[in-house]
Amino acid sequence: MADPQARLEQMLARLKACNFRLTPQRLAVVKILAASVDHPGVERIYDQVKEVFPTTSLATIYKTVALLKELNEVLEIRFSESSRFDGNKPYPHPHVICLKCKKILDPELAGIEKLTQEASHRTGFRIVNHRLDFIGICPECQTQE
Amino acid sequence: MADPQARLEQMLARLKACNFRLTPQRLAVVKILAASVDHPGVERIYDQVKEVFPTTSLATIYKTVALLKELNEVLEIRFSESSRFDGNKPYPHPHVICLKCKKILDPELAGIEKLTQEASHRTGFRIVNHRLDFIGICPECQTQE
DNA sequence: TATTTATAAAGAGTAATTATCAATAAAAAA
DNA sequence: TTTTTTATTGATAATTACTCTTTATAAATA
Repeated sequence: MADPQARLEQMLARLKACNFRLTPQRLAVVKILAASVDHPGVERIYDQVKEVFPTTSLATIYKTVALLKELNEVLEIRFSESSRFDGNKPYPHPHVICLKCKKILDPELAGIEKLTQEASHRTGFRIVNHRLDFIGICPECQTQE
Repeated sequence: MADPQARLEQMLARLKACNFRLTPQRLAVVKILAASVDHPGVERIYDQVKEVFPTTSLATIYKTVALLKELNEVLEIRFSESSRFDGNKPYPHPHVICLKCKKILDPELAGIEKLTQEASHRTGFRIVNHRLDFIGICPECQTQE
């Protein structure tokens, strides 16, 4: 995991460099994402922000997250049902996702660069991004079966 | 690519074996999926079926595709915007997706089994599925930039 | 033929997300 | 500091992909 403090400063610096205003609501969202290891969804972020700023609108969360994604400071992991976000490692990396509890982990895996090159070579595509998800059952949920 | 005729027969056999009726609408959908190399979405399938059976409902396409997925005869590739389907290779395999024209290709890549084992080993997950998409620009769209 | 059962069509309903816009507040200018 | 400018917020409406419900229809079976 990247250092949350460093991530926070990096994200704030990026916002400032692009002349986006730092509002209290924005700061709250950025803080949550910089320290996120559990890939929260908008609803989770919303709940946390509302503890500090109760009048915050869900639309503000959506807009802030979209802005940070635009600035390449968060990674969006889209599912058909909803999205989850990673502000701590805002670049493509493999995920392991539990079907039951929806937990998402970031395993350290080698060899994806090689696969990417192979895909590019075989298809002629210029590859700019990738997504690698393993879907299964986590150890905790396995014991509850 | 698997032989479309063989895939068609396999899919029809599976429907019959499970005592599902072979209606004209269903047959039309199955035919399209068995021969699909371009990973069509529901809307595309719908348009093609309507050419033969103009009164067909979109819900029928959704239901037929869901049924075939249930029987493991099609692979659903979910995107947040919509789903695409593969009735020709109905098992997990890597995709290369063009950002511009939304074309989807199936490159032959080795080494995914090894990655899966590594992910399982590192996290303790029981992996039952995976998804590997490379996103980029296809050769045709590269020339139009 | 009568009856049961699976399936189709139509359209209302759902949930996540996006768009709209008046009100507000942060930054810039005076 | 005060004023002005303009980005941002918050409430809500609109959108969109998809699902559910109901009713109608057609096939299988007795």
